[in-house]
Amino acid sequence: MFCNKNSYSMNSSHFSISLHILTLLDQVKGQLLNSEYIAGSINCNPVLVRKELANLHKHGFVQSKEGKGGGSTLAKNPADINLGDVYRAVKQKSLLGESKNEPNPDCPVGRQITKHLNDLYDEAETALVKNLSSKTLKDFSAGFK
Amino acid sequence: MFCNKNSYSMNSSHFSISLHILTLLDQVKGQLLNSEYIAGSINCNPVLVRKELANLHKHGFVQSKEGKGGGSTLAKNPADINLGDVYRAVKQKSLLGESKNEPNPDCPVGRQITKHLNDLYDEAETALVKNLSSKTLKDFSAGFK
DNA sequence: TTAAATTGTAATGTTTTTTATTACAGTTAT
DNA sequence: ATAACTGTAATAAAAAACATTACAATTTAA
Repeated sequence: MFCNKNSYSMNSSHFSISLHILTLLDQVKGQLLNSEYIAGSINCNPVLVRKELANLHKHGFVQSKEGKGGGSTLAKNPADINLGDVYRAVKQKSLLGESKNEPNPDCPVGRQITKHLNDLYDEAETALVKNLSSKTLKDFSAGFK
Repeated sequence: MFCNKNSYSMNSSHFSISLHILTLLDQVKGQLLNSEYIAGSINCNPVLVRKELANLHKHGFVQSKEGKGGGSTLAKNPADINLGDVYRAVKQKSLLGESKNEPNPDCPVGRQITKHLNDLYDEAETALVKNLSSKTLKDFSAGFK
């Protein structure tokens, strides 16, 4: 009998937080918001917001201004930010799980399953992203009264 | 300034493990497999396998036999098990995250975002499940040589 | 009819991941 | 100059995932 260890890990709150941030920035129409204010709305730590903003900045969604009176604002028109792109910018792990530890290579199923699962997940995720891509930040934000 | 706390939690390895189990059971064509053997292929603890099997049993995918020489086997034809149904049987949390802690109710965005995110996730997840539903366990398992 | 092998499940412990906190250098406004 | 920010690293705490141990109940079969 074979034995070792396996795990398939998952996404977390990055997408929710990023979309929350983008929505806030859209709602204030160009006004700079600082990380403490944003954290107050999300209800999380400001450092987490700044990390999330750093990623959004890296992907061209936001601009930030340092120093007193600084903060962040959208870097593009909200009609040009689609949620599929946000998802891709933000995702760090495979949606349904990525095997970090190895299934048993001495078992025919264990030996091949990682590849088969990845193929399956990639296709499923493509369907999900396609759905998200049909919506823009403008659409999403317009739902808030 | 407002303040509390928020988190959006995620899925884990249930789907991968369940599909691994179902694939093994299909490959051995009705032979009973015990949890230790399955755990050896997945490379995880047998108790985790038994818990996963309990859930698969609850949803009618497998049958188990207790006692010496016991184990599990598929309860349906693999052509009648579709991966969307497995996904639904196995999922415990919202795909993209479910807010457990509360965004700030004093902020217009914080107050409404949970509902809006949930609506968005539901639609996106429906697209994902639809994709998975186009494949059966028989299809998936046939990819293994 | 007893011993062995198994499921089912609970309780507990360990590890990993996520999130919060602290700290501080660098930037900008006043 | 001082205060209010960003950016980022290091550390700590909390939460989640997973493993381990334990054992009652079940079944087989010697």
